Amino acid sequence: VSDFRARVWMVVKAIPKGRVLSYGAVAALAGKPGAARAIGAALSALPTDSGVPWWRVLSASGRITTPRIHHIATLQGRLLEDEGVEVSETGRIAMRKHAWHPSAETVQRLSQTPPR
DNA sequence: GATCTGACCACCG
DNA sequence: CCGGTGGCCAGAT
Repeated sequence: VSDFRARVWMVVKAIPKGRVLSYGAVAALAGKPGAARAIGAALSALPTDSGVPWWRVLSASGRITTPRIHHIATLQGRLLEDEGVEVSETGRIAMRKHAWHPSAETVQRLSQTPPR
């Protein structure tokens, strides 16, 4: 697996239960600000039972943008509600209220820990 | 190396 | 609150 994807998964794994992050935010924490689009691809390439909480990653507008045709969007909404994140019927989440704001120490640790 | 593809994003009308 | 646009990026062809 590429270092990039390994870092992305590491960052997503660090998101606490009940909190969410935008694709762009994950990209920034992974050391690749601007690579938001590549985050989605990295998560879609995730094997089943990877242990990576991919459902805690949403669009910057607080919308669930996972493919509805494959029922992924529905699953994501359910998983989020299961851990206390409010999701409207149209799949909207209040980022202001549920976004994760990692401490400076955590940000530093994520940037220094080599990908695995 | 050139092209094409998205689970993106900020901006504009 | 849409809907379109141009820009950006890692991967797969």
